[in-house]
Amino acid sequence: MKRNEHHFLKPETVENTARIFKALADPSRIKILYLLSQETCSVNHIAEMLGMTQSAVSHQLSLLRNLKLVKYNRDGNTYYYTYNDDHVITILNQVIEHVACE
Amino acid sequence: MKRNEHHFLKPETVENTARIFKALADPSRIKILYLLSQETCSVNHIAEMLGMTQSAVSHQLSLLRNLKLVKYNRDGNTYYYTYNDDHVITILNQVIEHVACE
DNA sequence: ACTATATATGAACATATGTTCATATATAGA
DNA sequence: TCTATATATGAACATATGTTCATATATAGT
Repeated sequence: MKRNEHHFLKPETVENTARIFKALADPSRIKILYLLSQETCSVNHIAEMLGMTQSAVSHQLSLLRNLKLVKYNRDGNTYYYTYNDDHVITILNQVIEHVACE
Repeated sequence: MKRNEHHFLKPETVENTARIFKALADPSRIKILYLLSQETCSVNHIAEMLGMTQSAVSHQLSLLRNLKLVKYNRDGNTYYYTYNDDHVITILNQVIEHVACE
């Protein structure tokens, strides 16, 4: 095939695609999102469940928040986080199943 | 939910999942895989199409090869690379569509 | 107002990652 | 055997990334 016979992705599309995969490319974030796929959780609850420090969890939630992959509802001092992108959760589960059955 | 009411992923599953997403978390590799999803390509062809050096392409193919996401057939001096994991290609296309329609 | 609690955030640090450059390897052709 | 071609690979480098530590912010209870 020659150059103009290929379909090329727009640079913007490539960057945005990489951004999504980068968000999922870390064990801590995978565990956080998998947990949130089962239940809305406070920051401390996530930290306890996953054996992470509060700070580490908060930094990762900040990243996921910026990508709009999670959102939160505040109740007093407590922030309850929820996933915010069904499609990304679906893709996460697909890959988990993909690697689990091999 | 309490600890034992959650489903937890095995550490191995988390690691393998992260490995797949890491492979897809780079613009160069996204472009390479997207190109290979359309056509079997030699290393030089990939480099020319994507405006990358031969060395950079080769390093990335080496990484994708180790993860068994691509394979190659050799013909003399030329290595023809093909994708080797339909499921991963499907997931790549899903995310591309996901980010394209927003 | 004071204290405790929950979370966010910035700086610093170590590690991982992607590219480049130089070079090695291997095959084909003369 | 000499040369050209195609690819792989190691070292070096700059940048990105994830955690920790210290601290800031904000709310609730007394």
